[in-house]
Amino acid sequence: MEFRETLPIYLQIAEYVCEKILSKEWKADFRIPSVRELAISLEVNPNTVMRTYEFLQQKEILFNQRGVGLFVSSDAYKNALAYLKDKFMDREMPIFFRTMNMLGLEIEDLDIFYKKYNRNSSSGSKQ
Amino acid sequence: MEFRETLPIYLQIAEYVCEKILSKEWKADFRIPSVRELAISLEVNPNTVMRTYEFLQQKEILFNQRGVGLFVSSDAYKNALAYLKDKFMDREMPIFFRTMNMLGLEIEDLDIFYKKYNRNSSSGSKQ
Amino acid sequence: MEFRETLPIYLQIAEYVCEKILSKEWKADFRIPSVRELAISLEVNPNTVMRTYEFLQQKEILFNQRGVGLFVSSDAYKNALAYLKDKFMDREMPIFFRTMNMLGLEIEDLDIFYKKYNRNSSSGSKQ
Amino acid sequence: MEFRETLPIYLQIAEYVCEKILSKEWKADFRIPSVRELAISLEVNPNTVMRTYEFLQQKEILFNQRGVGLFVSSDAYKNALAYLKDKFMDREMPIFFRTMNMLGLEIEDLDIFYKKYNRNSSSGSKQ
DNA sequence: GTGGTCTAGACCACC
DNA sequence: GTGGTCTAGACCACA
Repeated sequence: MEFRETLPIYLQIAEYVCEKILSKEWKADFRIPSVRELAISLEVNPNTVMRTYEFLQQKEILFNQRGVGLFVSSDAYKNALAYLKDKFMDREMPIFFRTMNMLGLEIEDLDIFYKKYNRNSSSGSKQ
Repeated sequence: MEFRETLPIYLQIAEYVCEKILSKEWKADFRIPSVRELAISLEVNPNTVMRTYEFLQQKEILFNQRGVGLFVSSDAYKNALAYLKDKFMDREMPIFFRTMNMLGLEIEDLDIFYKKYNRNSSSGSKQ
Repeated sequence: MEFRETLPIYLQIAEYVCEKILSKEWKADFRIPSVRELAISLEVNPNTVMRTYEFLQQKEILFNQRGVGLFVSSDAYKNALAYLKDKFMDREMPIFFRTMNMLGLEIEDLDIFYKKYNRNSSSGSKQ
Repeated sequence: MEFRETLPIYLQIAEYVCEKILSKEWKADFRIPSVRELAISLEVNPNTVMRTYEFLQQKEILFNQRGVGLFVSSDAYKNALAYLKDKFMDREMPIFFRTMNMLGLEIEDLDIFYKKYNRNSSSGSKQ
């Protein structure tokens, strides 16, 4: 997996997990890959994955069954959605709109960009 | 001035300066506030303003007349626009659309937020 | 059986066994349930029960008659009491009193909690 | 500083910080020791202190002023109290009372232990 | 096997 | 100087 420079890797992995959950690929009580497995497959340090998993437990998106592994919590969908939504509303949207204003762009101007974006990242969900 | 947590302060100050330039409040050859003046008025560390001014010189938005002060360059408008546009296209838009996809939002859904945003931050200075 | 998160499961099962012994429900030379039986009834991994039984043998609360099963030792009552007492004096009490100090609580303040606690867990087996 | 074996070091350091706050030694807006300073004085790895500070920020007991340092938040007292209280009620009290019951102890029996404890740890707060 | 804690040390952006 | 991220690797208790 490739990572953007703008966001810590462990949070990008958190988004990756949330994507799996929102796409229903990983449902409630699904046992997610172990720290070591995911670390190897994403080519990062196990500590980094650990940090992601810790973060998501705290958000009640994952839960731990001691000695067994980590599982998708029953409220995972709801909580993952809330997490991404908060992030979007509080952090991304204001910056985005602010720049749009300064550039003199209107909502209508986004259409063309949006379509272009979706073309370029059609692989998006799967890795 | 209050700062968002998501962006380095010196870049937020850079945006503040760009805004002045794009709004034609500060035109070519305008002598901008000294590091100290701006630092005091924005309540930040002078080093931080210094960094902003260095950054904008490097982008050829400001230029330094030694011993006199910093001035708005003749290409400032063009360069400020280019800077914001690059930032928008390369960084903000991809992240923004990516999250929109995950949340299942469409462009149309943004309308209401956009309007609300413009209401809340109509002046742009204090918040 | 449900387990608290703060204590290893195998130790919670050890407490469960000690309770049986201290309440005289299981007396000296009583043949206790097999690893498999108890594992099924408590819905845990047999390895976990195994570990409990090893632990209690080491404390001379249980003893093993090879090929037959595990039995309550003749000193079980005394040893179970000693085990719980040590645990209480060395580990639980210092932590407990330390927190009480930080919270500014006095012994008298515990009364109400103690009564409430006893109401909620009067039976002790299922919760 | 010496650490108990029963609790991760980073949480023991969190308690240490909470103690400072509850004892009013560190008040709101007090700048706490830097990660490196505290790591040296407690003889632990900076990462461990980092983890404590992260934990306490998330509990809104500390807040970060970028590039400057970490400070005691205005709600620190309230939040530190809540943190310790929750821990006490949910985790320590049930275990404590359960053992007391098994040992046949009553609240009244604690008095003598409590007095003895306070004698032995009179140095308690200061380190 | 699992998650979790800790150390050591590098590197970074930011103020 | 500050906090923060990441890697590498050791070690642990638990199931």
